[in-house]
Amino acid sequence: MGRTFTESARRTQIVQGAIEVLAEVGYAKTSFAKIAKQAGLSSTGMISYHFAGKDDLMREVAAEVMRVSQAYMLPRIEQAEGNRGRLRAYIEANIELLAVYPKHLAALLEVLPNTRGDDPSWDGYHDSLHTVMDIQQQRMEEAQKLGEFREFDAWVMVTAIRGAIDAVVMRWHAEPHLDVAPLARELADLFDRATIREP
Amino acid sequence: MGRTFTESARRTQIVQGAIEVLAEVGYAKTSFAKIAKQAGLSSTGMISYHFAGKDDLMREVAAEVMRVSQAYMLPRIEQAEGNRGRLRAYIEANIELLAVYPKHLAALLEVLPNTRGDDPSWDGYHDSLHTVMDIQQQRMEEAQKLGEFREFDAWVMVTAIRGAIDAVVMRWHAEPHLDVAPLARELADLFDRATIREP
Amino acid sequence: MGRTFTESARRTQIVQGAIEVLAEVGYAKTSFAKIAKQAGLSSTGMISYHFAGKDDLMREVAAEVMRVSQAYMLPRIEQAEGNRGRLRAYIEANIELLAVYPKHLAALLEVLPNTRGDDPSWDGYHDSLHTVMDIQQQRMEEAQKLGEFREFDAWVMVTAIRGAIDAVVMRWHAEPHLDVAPLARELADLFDRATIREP
Amino acid sequence: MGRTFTESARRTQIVQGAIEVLAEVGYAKTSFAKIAKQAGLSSTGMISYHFAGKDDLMREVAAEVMRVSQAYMLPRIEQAEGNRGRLRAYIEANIELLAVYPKHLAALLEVLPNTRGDDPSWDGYHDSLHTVMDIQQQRMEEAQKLGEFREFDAWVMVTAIRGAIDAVVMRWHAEPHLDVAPLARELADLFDRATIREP
DNA sequence: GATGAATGAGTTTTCATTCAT
DNA sequence: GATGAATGAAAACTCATTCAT
Repeated sequence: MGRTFTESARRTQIVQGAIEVLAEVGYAKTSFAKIAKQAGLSSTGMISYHFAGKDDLMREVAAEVMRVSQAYMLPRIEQAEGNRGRLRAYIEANIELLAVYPKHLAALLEVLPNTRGDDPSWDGYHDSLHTVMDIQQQRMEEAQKLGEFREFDAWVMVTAIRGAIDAVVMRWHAEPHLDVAPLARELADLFDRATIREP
Repeated sequence: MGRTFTESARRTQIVQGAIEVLAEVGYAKTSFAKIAKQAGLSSTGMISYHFAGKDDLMREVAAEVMRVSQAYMLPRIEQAEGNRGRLRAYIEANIELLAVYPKHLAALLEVLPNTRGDDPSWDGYHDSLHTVMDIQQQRMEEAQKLGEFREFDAWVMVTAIRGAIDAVVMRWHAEPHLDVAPLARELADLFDRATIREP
Repeated sequence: MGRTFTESARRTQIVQGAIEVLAEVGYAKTSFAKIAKQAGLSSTGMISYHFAGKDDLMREVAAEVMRVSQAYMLPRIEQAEGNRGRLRAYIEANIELLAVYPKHLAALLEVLPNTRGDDPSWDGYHDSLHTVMDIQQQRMEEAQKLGEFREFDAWVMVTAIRGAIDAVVMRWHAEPHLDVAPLARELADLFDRATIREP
Repeated sequence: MGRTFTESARRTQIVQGAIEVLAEVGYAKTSFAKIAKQAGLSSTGMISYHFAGKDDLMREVAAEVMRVSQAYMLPRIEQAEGNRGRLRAYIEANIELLAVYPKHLAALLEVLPNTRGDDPSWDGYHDSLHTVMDIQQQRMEEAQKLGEFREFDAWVMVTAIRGAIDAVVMRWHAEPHLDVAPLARELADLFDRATIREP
């Protein structure tokens, strides 16, 4: 069945509070109490009422960030031309996201590393992330066969791109005065040079 | 019975236990209870007896990992020739470290992001990390002036290298069957292509 | 089952328990565990739930005792005539309070000396006590100028009266069979003789 | 058997440390750890080695303070003439003690109220205090019969004197700039007026 | 559906005391 | 005798979750 409007509004409110707390104090110090305070709720019981548990809330946070990210990134990627262009668009859009939703990526970077594989309820997420990276790897390998990219280990490349983006995200949080657009361009240039087929 | 450890031996034992727990369950779920169990201690009080607090222990963990890392990496870097060679040595040594101390880097990657700037006792560490990255950035900029490296934003490059290494570390932990040496070579190749001066 | 108390009723219940424990075992041996047991609560966590911390509870205890004391004493003091009469009323009312609330003053005498000046949250209380004694001192000095009291150091007199009352309170606790009314009258007589203007 | 010199020196050192800590932080926050630090010892175990327990140490503290107090007070009291003179000497000597041993009385005032009657090992002390006060009360009653003192309840008078002295001690600790000698004289005057036989 | 008081297991930390060396 | 590492109980407090209303 669908959720009532007020219920879904409450859930959204809580998820937003969670994102802000995660970005501010980190996963380890994020508690229902702090989230409730941030979201203006009078008790932590409300969070338990609306979510099946802490994991459920964290999954919702991850889903929200991914939803927002994809809404921003997908059109920009699809608009680009060629594998080379799409790689550049992917990197640039990811970094530019920082300026639009400063806390979302930071929150995601707190949540994901702290959800270990033992909890099967996260399998879907980790799978989908795996899948995302696997797909990127596959596309890269196809682009290599087509001669659009040079020879390299696609697993390493995909991992490096992901890590480089995340590092820029985290470091930008400590130095938010930096202008995002040039960082995005530089990072895209970097991996363009690393992937481009030899002349 | 019970062997009587010297003060420093006991501290080492606890730090090792902490590294293993951190690598296994992540910072958020790391507790004195789990560390005590891992280290074979009968009570959490003992950890408090040997360390001034959780932060003190975490700082010792960071120090230990850095000590071990530098002991491994520095000779390999200094043995290399030229800025290009040193960059490759830095990356390769960092990744190879995985095979030698599989849990050390993972533990460090759990500890560092969860120590926010508000605690002044960590300033030294964050400063030293900052300093390390600042120095790398400066060296890169010098190498650019000497014409050994091409033009690029050194801040972005240093950040990307660090993030890429960390991402490989974390992902290798989920797929430990992968052979480390080729990953190291590939990652070094990647950033070599991204930094090398244009022909 | 278990009756659901309202927030303030629960707080009152805990404060009463704290007063009884303080009077019985003294500040140093007063713990949340003992208070919870005395108040019929199942866990110490409940106390933490209703009070921000041990200090908060102790402050509430002090406030409760002062509230009760003033409700008893003020009308009796104001009803008295002249400075001489008011001093007598102050001393007698203070001692008589023992019979009405046997544990309240004892609890206060445990709490106050164990709250050192370093904690700023207590400043209000210590200030107000200071203020009370300063005001008493000022009134005495005015009464001296008016010729109602003889010459003496008002600081010493106020301190002595306070200390004498407290000593009677504590000693009465060890010998509760003593009749309070005569003690009150005697103590008032004592300080009446010590303050009365020379004939 | 007798104690060796070094052993008794150690005990003295610990007792002195305990007196200082008690005067500084109060009974509730006094711990073996703080005493060991204050006394320059490397472990709390040493204190347990030299004393049968916390109570034993506290009893030793009380004994030390009483020893010192009597050594100061007794000659001054015996040197005085008549019951009236002895009362004055008792009060003045007690207050003057503040200037000579500023922390001793404060430490005693921390220890005594926190040793409840339940522990039989303190009976001797409480008895001796009782005895002291009982004796004072008896002497006063005798002086009343002799016509040297007026009519009053000696129990109340003895209690009031004790409490007044203690209050001056505590309040002087918060305002140590006050000159002790005038305080002593004023307090003695006060109780002289309260006890003197009517003209 | 919604609330917030209650719960009890969990956290880190401090305590006085013991015991092998 | 003397030491200091080890102990384990107890401390205050936080946590996610439950449940009566």
